Order: sequence, then structure tokens, then C-alpha cells
Amino acid sequence: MAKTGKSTATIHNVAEACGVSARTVSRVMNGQAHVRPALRERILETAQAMGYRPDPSARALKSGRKRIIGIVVNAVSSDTTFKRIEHISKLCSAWEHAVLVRFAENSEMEESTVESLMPWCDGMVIFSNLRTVRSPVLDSLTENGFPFMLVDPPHPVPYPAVRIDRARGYREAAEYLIGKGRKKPVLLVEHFRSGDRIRGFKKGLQSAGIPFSDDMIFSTGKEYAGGRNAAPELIRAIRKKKADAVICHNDKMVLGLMNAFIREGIHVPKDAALIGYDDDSFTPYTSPAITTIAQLGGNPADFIFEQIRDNIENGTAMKSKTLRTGLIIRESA
Amino acid sequence: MAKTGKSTATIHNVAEACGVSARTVSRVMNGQAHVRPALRERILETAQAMGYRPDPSARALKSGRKRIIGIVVNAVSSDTTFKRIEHISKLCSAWEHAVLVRFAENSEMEESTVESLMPWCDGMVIFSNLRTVRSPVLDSLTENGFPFMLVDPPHPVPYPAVRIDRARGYREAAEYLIGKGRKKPVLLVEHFRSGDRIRGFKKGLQSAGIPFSDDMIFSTGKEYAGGRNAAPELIRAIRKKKADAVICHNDKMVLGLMNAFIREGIHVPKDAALIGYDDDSFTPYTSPAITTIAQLGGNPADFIFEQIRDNIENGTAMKSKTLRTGLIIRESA
DNA sequence: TTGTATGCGTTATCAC
DNA sequence: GTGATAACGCATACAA
Repeated sequence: MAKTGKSTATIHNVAEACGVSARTVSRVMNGQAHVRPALRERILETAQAMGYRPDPSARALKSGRKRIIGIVVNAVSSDTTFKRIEHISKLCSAWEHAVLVRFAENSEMEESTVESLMPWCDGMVIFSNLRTVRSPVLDSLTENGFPFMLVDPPHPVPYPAVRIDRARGYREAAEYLIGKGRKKPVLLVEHFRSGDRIRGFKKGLQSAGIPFSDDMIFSTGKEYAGGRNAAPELIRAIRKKKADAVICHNDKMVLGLMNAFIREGIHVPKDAALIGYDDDSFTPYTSPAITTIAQLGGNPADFIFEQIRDNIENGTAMKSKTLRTGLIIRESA
Repeated sequence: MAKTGKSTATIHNVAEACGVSARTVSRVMNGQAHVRPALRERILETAQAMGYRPDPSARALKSGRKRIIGIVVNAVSSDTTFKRIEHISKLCSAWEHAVLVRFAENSEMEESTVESLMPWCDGMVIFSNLRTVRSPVLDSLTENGFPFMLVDPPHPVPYPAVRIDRARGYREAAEYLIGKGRKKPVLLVEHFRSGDRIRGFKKGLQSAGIPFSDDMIFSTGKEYAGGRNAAPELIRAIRKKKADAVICHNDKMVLGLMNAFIREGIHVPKDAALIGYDDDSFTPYTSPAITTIAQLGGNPADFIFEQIRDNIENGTAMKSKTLRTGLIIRESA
């Protein structure tokens, strides 16, 4: 019993102070019926005065409900992810649930992270980078009826998930560029997680009647540095008239690329149009402002929260959802 | 007893399966001595096979240690804050502690957020925007010996805290600009939390022998938009030769400002030097790359974690720390 | 080296 | 409308 210097009041202290039984205090604290209004009032005041707060551990032990939602985040922790966590967390607070966040060191660790977090919480949100289609751990959660939801998994998976249809946005972007008279749009992606982007890009070309060839796909490192480092190769392509527009993996990449272009005298959008992905908060403020593919159709955090809450409170089955993406047109394309 | 579809094994199930008492299983699970190696091995295997994990609630209830660290984040949740949370969270994971994150809606709510989170955890990290010097809630935590640490509070406070000496960096920035021959450096800040920036700026002017006047302080809204919106006024000042350098509240503000400058043909750094704050990840990748004031002297997350862990494990008294800031010179100044 | 018994603070069953 | 009592799963003082 490692004491925590606690002077915290218990339900019995409150009961005694009010001359009632613990059961009655419990009723009041949980807003249950069958307590005289006057008494309820008095107990509430006393509890307040004594600084009494029900012990979450005891409550969880007895009731089986921990009132905690777990969030597993993978190494790839972007601003977008954090914003979603913040949003979910606030919704949970209003629901009087706490939020436990744990970061998986890498995608291999994701499963063990889920497993270790599970006993702490009533439900989980997993920002997944799972490489496989099935997962023993997730299968076992499913069997036990433990509610969880994957967010933006890299592959189609047989679990409740919020998916993001990036292909659509990339297709739209390609079509838009061609519609604007571009002849040689190319795609600049990170090595990982780019399958849907490429697919959408190809479809866009196809529907616009431009033949796809492998040399339209460039790949690079992450974010700003990825953009900057890819610049020399792309500038070469632009000067050789082999490219007149670049659709990027994300907006950070655009920023890195665009500024490298500026240094070399490549004008955006005249010499090369640029399109990003994410609708990052800086995109309206650059010069030129960045045209970007954004996730549309509402905040996934709301959907995720509702699914998990409804499952926990009413046993509603978890539903999946696919969010579409679309183009936000600014100046860079 | 709202069941959570649990088929989870208890310590007794494991004990029974091994033909031993729960006491022995408990010893094994907690790595205590006095168990025959062979038996320990067998219990470990059985526990593993049965998927047994000690129930955190029961464990916490009995031992008084929840193995949870709480993190309170205020409305101002920047990337920097998130990176620190991630860092602390990972350290806690290695320490086999979970991390509970709760967002205060605003600084008025900060105290009640702290209060409501307290019963959940053994220690707390508070990214504080506290407006007052003393806080009844923090006083009561202190009295109870509950370990907590404030991160970057806006004012000096009588609690354990990691402070960031922004004044120093702003002073250094002002001196640097003047050393580079600038005659009219000005400061562009957000309305809130700018006292130390102004103080440092003034000191820098003073030590460089340039008289301070109130029209050297401009104030604006937050981040990118704040920078962009302040541009017209600053451009006027620059054209009237009333300004030839701007030190900003943060790097985002520089980005918004700089791009507005570019649109109006103001050259950076020729017409106006620009200095930001935060060493935001994009600063090396803009054109020109942004000179910025950065927090130096190690990651505060490490220090915070150590303080709290040492207090919880050994009762070590919490220490405070002040981190210095300094200039990172790139191209914009 | 191992086991027995007790209680942490709460909620739920059942009686009054 | 209210109260005695048991039980949740675990850790520990104490006994063997």
C-alpha cells in the first residue's frame, strides 16, 4: 500500500457525515432515483464540501466499466492525427470518460500496444498502420465484443474502420489539371502508403484521355525534406517539358518543393502547377496559396466517437464509414 | 455490473490452473522473490496461455497506485505541445505507466480540469495557461503531496515548473539585428502571453543603444492569419522607413507575414529582416529559410518525466527548471 | 517457499 | 425511500 499522501474522503465518510448509509450516497452520486430531494441536496453539498470524488478504480472494479477510452497512435503522428485526438478527447470529456493515449513505436508494435492498452479501457480508437489484413489481436477483441475502431488503415481490413478515399481526390486533381490544359501532370509520393494515391492519379489520367507511363511517378522522402530533395529531378523534368504539374503526397511536401522551385526560378503555377494533400493550416497563407486535396464529409472524430459510445451504452453494432476527398482550389494550380 | 463481454481470466483462474494459490501467482506477476524458478516459469506460461492480465482497477484500488500519469492541455495546443506529449507518453510507456490526456476548454477551466483528472492518476503534467499566480487547486495538490509539474506557465508561479526564458532569445534577436546594421527593428506579437517577449526585445534594444518607443510594438491575431493580417500596417511602416526588421511571436506568423510581403514586393531580408520563434519544422524549407528563436538546453519532456517518476518512486522533491532560448540563424535575418 | 485471510471503495441485491 | 451486506480482482500482513 504505497500511500500517495492521500487525504481523500470516501463514500463512507460522506455517509457518516450525513448520517445515512453509503448506499444512499452512492445513489446520489450516480443520479439514481429513490432519494428524498432534500436529502439528496444535503448529501451533494456535504460531498462537495468534503471534496469527495468517487474513486475511479473502485468504481471500475465493481461496475466493470472503466470509463476510459484508449487511443493508439502509430509512429506516423501528423498534425491531423493530433487534431483528431484532441477532438475525440473533448467529446469523451463531455461524456465523462477519460482518454488514454499510447504511442506505438512502429507498426510491428501496434498489436502489442493494443493488447497492453485493452485492460485499461472500455473501447479503443486505433490510428492504424497495420501491414496485414487480419490481426490476431483485433480478431480476439472482436470475439470478446470489445469495441474498437480503426482510423485510416493503409489497407482494406475486416474491422470497423473509418476509411479515407484518397483515390477519389487524386483522380479529381488529375482531371482538374488536364482540364486546365496541363499536358504532363506527374505524381510525387512517399514510398509508404501511396497505393491509393497512384490508383486515383491513373484513373484521372485515363478518364481525361492521357496515357499513363511509369515515369510520371516520382517518389521521395517525407514531408518538407521530401519535397525539397525531389526538386532537382522534377526541375529537370519540367525544363525538358516532361512535366508541367505535380500532385504531391501532402502539403508539407508541396511547401518544400515550391520553395525549391522559387529558388531555381521555376514559377508556380505558370511553369508548374502544384497540388497538395491535407488542407494543412498553412496552405492559404503561402505565396502562391496551395491548392490541395482535402478530406471532406465531416470530421471523422465525431463519427468514431458516436460509434464507440453507442456501442458501449446501447450495444449498437459498430459501423464503418468511408470519407471522400476533394479538391480545394487556391492559387498553386 | 454492466458486463463488457469479458471473458478475461482472473488471478484465481491462473492459480487454479496451476494448482497453486493466488498469492503465488501474484508474486510471479509482480516479479517478487521466493518462488521456485520452475514454478514461476510454469505460472508465467499458463498466464500467457490464458491471456491473463492483472486488472488495473483492482490493482490500483488495492495498492493505491494507479500507474497513470495525467496530462492537462490548454486550448492553446500547438505542434510543440503535441510533440512534448508524445515524448512524455513514450517515456511513461517504458515505465509501464499509462497516460491520460485531457484538454481544458480554456484557462478558466484549467483548474477544474486538473481537479477532475486528479483522482485518476498518480501525477500530473499541466501545460498551463493559468492567469493567476496562486491556484487553490494546485495549492491543495501540493498539500496532499500529489506530484505535478507545470509546463511553460505564462507567469512566475510558486509551483514546480519548467519555465522557458523567452526574454533571452528575444533580446538576442534584437541585438543580432542591430549588430547586422538594422536601424528600426520592431516586434509583432499576439495579444496574449507576450510580456516576456516585449521585455527581452526592450533589453536588446537598450543594450545595443537604440531607444525604445511604443510604436515598435505591433500586435495581431494568432499564427498564419495574424501574420498576414498585420502585413499592410507593417508594409506601410517599412516604406516609411519606420521599420526594417520584424521579430515575430512565432514562426507561423512569420510565414503568413513573409508571404504577404512577397506579394507586395517587399524583399526579405533586404527590405525587412524576419525572425520567428519555435524552430517550427518548416523553417528550414521556406524561401528564404526562416531565422528563428528556439528553445535550447534539452527536451523539457525528459526533465518533467524524471521529476515526476523520481517523486513517485522515491519521494524525491520536485525541482523546477528554466530553459534558455537562443537564435538559430538562417536566411530571413 | 507457499498459503490464508483481509480489505481497498464502490455498486448491487435484497430486505425493510 | 433507505440500509445492511456481499462481491468485484488484487496485494499484502501474517502464518505455516
